[in-house]
Amino acid sequence: MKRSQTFIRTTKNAPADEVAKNAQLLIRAGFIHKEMAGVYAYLPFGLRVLENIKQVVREEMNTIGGEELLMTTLQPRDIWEKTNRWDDAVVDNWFKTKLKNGTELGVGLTHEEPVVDAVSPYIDSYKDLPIYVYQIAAKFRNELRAKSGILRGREFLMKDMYSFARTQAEHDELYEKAAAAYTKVYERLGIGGQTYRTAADGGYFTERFSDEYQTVSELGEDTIYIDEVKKLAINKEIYTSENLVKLGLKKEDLVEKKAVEVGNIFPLESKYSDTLGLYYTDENGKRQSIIMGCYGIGVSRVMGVLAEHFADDRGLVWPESVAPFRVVLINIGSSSNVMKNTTEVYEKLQQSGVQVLWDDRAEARPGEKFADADLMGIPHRIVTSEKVGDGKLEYKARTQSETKNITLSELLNILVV
RNA sequence: CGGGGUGUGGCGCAGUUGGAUUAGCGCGCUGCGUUUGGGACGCAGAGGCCGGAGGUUCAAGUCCUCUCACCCCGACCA
Repeated sequence: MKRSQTFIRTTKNAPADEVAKNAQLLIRAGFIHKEMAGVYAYLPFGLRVLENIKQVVREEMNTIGGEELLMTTLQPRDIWEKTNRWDDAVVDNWFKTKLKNGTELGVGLTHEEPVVDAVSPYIDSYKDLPIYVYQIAAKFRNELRAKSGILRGREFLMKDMYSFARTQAEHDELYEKAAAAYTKVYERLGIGGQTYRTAADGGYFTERFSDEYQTVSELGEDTIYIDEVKKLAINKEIYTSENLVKLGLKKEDLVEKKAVEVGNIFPLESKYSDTLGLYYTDENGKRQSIIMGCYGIGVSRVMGVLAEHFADDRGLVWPESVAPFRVVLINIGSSSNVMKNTTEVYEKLQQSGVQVLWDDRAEARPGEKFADADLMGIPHRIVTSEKVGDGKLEYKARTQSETKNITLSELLNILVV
């Protein structure tokens, strides 16, 4: 698209009430707008990043057989009372509201109960299982304190998947398949190297561990102990010698790091399915419990983590997989030669399916265009000008400082693999 | 929820200690002109009633009371 077509603008100053780097950069670049504490709107370019992250997650969930659906934000009280999660004394970060007639409703903070409710009519027989269902939707949690920009909001975007298996063995298989998919997601998002599968508390109803995906970061709220060789970690919360033995980890191999939880998966056993009356009939006509698993990725949080991690003193440095545009095209000067050359590149890139932002602003000087391109973190930069000359393009990667002159076909070779 | 801090044009700030000309500055914005390879320059403009309410006073952005919001630390949580 052309820069002149968007309403957004970048700023040199970040708002004073934002301390977190992710929020400062994303606001300066015009990607997000703070509506209130812990609640952010996604502006056009920020939304592109968010959608790209969603797409990566979606593709990996689909690959393992996940079926996407969309649950509701408004929640009926009864199903949550059945599992004893309605009472504020049990779950204290509900947002709740009321119908005109006084009926209490919950505002979705997680979706185990409603998912069970939704799939119940379709699961009767062993032939109906196993399944994975997932959604990518907003979650609402009444946190005492929102912080760290989009890393901890009261409204945030989450991918949550739920698996339904016939046996514990089948569940374990689904669980590990999802774990492998998670590893792929973080690799594709560019944070595979610093994201660790981390053993954590499985919850009060299971003896098993849950697994968190923790990305090493100074902003982290968790402390984890990492075994770099095994690419595994253990959360400080359960860091006991007994657990180390269970996990096959040795104290002397571990390094302590702060980390941000970018995802988690955990076994639900048959707590929700049993409680909500969801069973299946096996080959022998006998009623059996369904073993569930639950798999979350904080999509908007991941965006914040990426913004924190991929940044330098000039701004954001998005990985290719999530960048709002792959190429920013900057024309310097507007002589007919330059405009002709630029238009050709722009059209060719679009025809090739490359997402390109043409900074076509006539009033913006070169330095301003460069600064904006850097701030927005677009991976590839192309400059056209009289100086570069006809038929040539100046290329620079966001991660590098040197430029080189290339031809349009050489550019396409770089971008279209 | 405990502790600390902050609210002044779209953004960043000064002014509040010791109340008093028409509330300033930078960025951004509008117009004209000159510029055009790393956030240009000149001239001329527009835009705030100082988070909100109440009070003290001849006089309040500055003092008092209440209130709302935001940030940081902690506890809690994806």
